Amino acid sequence: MAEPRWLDDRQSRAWLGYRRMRLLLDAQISRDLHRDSGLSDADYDVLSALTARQDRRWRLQELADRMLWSKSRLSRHISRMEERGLVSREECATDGRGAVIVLSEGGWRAIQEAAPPHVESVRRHLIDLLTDEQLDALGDISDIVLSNLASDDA
Amino acid sequence: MAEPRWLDDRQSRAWLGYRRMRLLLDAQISRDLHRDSGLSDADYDVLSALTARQDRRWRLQELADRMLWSKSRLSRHISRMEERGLVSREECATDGRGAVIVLSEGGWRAIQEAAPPHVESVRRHLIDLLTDEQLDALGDISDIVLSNLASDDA
DNA sequence: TAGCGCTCGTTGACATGTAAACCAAGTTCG
DNA sequence: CGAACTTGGTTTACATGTCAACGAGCGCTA
Repeated sequence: MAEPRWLDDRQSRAWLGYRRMRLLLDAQISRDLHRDSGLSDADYDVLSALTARQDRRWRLQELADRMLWSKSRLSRHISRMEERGLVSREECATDGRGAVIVLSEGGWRAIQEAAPPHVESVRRHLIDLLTDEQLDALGDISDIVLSNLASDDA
Repeated sequence: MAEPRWLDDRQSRAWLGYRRMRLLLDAQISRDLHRDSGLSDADYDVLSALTARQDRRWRLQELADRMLWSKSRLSRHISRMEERGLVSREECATDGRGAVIVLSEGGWRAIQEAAPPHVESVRRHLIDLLTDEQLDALGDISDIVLSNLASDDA
């Protein structure tokens, strides 16, 4: 490889800033979530995905795809959430191999209670700190990066 | 709690975009790093921190503070890196309890070889996709979020 | 319809993170 | 000085993630 194109000051500030923000912001929001509702990030994401469906149920594989998780990760996590009464497994009527993940009554209550303080936390640590222009810039950047990654895959 | 202040479209786009970008971008850059040089993100961060010092050595606690890692995490990670010949431990001359982490010759070579393709990966998936204005916006956002978190602590 | 290959979900073996207990070495203060 | 407290690092117990192998069921095709 020829002399690498190192990052200049502006680029370096953006990259290091992003990395450190990611490290600290996510940790803080996770801590808030866990303190306020006893849920982990992963728990919250699973419960959110389940409520996004009217019948509050997903096939395991579909849910894993949507969340960009491995099947194995989701299967293990569902087992733990099942023990805590947040979700349950049912057999799939149309596929003997299938597992259907269902939001339980307890899971519904948990996400209902967790959501308001979680939104407040996200606002306090990120959203309410930014101008509309900055929010748009963050949305734009995410779109650009994500569509670039998607085109890599193809 | 009164009716929560849910996120509007602009805010929601920024937040969900950030979350998904973080998930996919970091995974991709980690994969590239591991494929190109056999190092994990954590390995790379430790080696980078060590090279930032002229004498290429840090007290364990100081290094943990700088990286925002727990002592226990760093201690374990150093043990694994030690087995691979990337770093070594030395006793501390001024504090009998202390451990000094030293970059080894192998670690120096590893980071030298890893850095150029890593920078390319960061450029390809993030930096080179953005305009100067977007880079500045990302830097600004990070600064705002980080200084807000710092003031929370105080 | 029998066989073969693929998919679905689970699991075993292992990598890595956290929280808390622990030991040893410093430090403070009567 | 010396007991009590603090600090630095390691370790134990456990939580959670990955990869690869597995068993069971689906479905194409000969």
